[in-house]
Amino acid sequence: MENRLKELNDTQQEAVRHIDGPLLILAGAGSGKTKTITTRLAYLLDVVGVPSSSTLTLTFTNKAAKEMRERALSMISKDGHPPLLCTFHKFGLLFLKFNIHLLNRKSNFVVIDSDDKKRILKRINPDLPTPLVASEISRYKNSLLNPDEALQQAELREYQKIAKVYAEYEAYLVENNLVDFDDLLALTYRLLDENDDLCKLTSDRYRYIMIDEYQDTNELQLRLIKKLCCSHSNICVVGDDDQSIYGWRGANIRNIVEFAKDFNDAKVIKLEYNYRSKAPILSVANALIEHNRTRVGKKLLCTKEGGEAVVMLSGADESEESQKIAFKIKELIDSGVSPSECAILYRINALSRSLEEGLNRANIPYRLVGGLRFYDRAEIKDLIGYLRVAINPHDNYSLKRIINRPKRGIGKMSIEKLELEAIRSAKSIYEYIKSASIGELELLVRKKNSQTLKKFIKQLDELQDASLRSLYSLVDKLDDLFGIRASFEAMPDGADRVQNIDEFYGLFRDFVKQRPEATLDDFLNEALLSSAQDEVEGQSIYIMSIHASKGLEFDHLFVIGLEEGFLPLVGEGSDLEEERRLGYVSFTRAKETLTLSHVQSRYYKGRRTELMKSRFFGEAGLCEASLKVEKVTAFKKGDLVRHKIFGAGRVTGISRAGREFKLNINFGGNRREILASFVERL
DNA sequence: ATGATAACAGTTTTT
DNA sequence: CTGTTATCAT
Repeated sequence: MENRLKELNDTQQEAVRHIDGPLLILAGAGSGKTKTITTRLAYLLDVVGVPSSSTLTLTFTNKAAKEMRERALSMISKDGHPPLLCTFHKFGLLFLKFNIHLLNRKSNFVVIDSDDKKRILKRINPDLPTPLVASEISRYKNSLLNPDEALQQAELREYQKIAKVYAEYEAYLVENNLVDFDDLLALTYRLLDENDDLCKLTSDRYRYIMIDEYQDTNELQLRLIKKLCCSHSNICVVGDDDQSIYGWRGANIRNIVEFAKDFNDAKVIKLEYNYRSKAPILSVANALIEHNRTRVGKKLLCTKEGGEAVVMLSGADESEESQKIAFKIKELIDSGVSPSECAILYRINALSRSLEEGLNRANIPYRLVGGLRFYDRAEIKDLIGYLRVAINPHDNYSLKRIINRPKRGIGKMSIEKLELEAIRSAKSIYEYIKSASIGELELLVRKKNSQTLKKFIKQLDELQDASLRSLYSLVDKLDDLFGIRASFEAMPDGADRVQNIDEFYGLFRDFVKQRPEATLDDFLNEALLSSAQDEVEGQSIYIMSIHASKGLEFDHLFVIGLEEGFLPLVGEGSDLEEERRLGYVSFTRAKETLTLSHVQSRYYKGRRTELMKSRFFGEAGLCEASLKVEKVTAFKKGDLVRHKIFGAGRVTGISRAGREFKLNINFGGNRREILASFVERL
């Protein structure tokens, strides 16, 4: 352990040795953050002698939790109970399993995902836009507003409607013993807030708390953390204000910037030595982020002198851009660079298409990171639905999902009727079908369907039996009984789905083998809360969004689409400082070389749009800070342009506004001054 | 009950 | 230009 400490620099060691009282570790990109906090955890356990059961370390992703666990455990000598190191949501889940009875709810609740949530919301009110309703409800829960409070707060009629849907949604969840992702934290907070004894007990239990990626926490998480350390103040948080890129989903950069205000006598340690990138990359990243005002303020200090200058690549359009990049990557690979050390990043996923075409043309294998996650795929959710029903046949929600999958001819109408009838007789749907006679069923659904339903229930019973006997062969039984795999095999484009199903079966068997003591419920909860990010090494380069790249590093990095409107991305709710942080996060992924590209025009949403080079080039010191004449050429007097709100108009004048351009536009007699980035040329 | 066409929207994403 | 969902015939 002492040897491990010596591997750290002075500030990192200082962070490890700070034991009691609030500590903020501001860890710049590539500054050895994970190494520092995993060493700190190991130090707490091994040197200070804190019992592992007294520590709690929270992360945002399973991947981070896994990595930290492995690294911390490799450092400590003694074996015993491993420390609790998990995601916020997993912690919430565990906590609720033990304590939700205090809210008069049963501990066998089912966690629903955001798709389930939307389906429920649409059923409650199909006329409102479900994505908006879903995100508003999420906002309410994360601001700890109950439906009544949300209603009071709502001024617009539309929002009053949403608050009412919220109330019905909550009632539905309680009625069906469901819990959504936000509840895992919100209900945990509520329990701690309403039960002082429980709060004290919990805080006493976890005397040393660490939080990873603190810049991504939201209001609710902050309040939860405060509850968790109500009986002590041994709270160590790690993060980087300059890498806060989740503001749009509620993360509040204020939490990290004002940490010292929230926790008295907080110590702040800045890790500023960067061990990742060559000097030119750091100076570009530093120069860019200095333009932000809301930040604690720190600089990345160089430990790797030398290195090639950051390259700016220009192209006429997206196909030239991808062609040029493909060419450069080919050169790198030919010179012996491993493809997996190359990555291309973009601000929005829509830009991946042209890139993929270019890479395919150049025969460069690539791996697209992100996209639809494994457990979000329809076929996998079907399987999960079956397993849930095997655990609890009264789970109406899951039963409804699988009752017609694969297709058995049970349609929406039949399901609705069955549910209604079940409610009328105070039974679950399963119970109702089981107890009803064929004659009764035939009154509701067609003759053929009543037979189908009876058979279906019988099969479910068999499945449940099998689940009680042996978990290992459960998936075989599942497939034998319901022919799920075969149903996808019969579909013309079902090959991928069959592959996914096989993978799921494999994962399930592995899980049972590795954890023979675990229950089916354990498996399902783990599946739902995991993102199944397969870490692959190999002969492919990586392409992904900037968000998806956080925490990763590559020898040779390309960032495309550095144009006004794409990076920075403008639109309602956009925040230039967050865009700048996105630039910063993307640049700091690079170890050896960094190439930034922009194009003069790009196809997007079926339109070709003229684009100006991103202001970030100037801010990063990569070209003249003042805008040159060539940049104006995107617009000239007399151009026809379109604005999102005002529609089509004609440019009558051009003027400067700081680093931006202002256009005088005549929208059919209505003259306005508008920033050039808010219009597009027709 | 299910398949075909029309209308529509269209950052970033984890749990 | 895409992919997704609502609606309409069959």
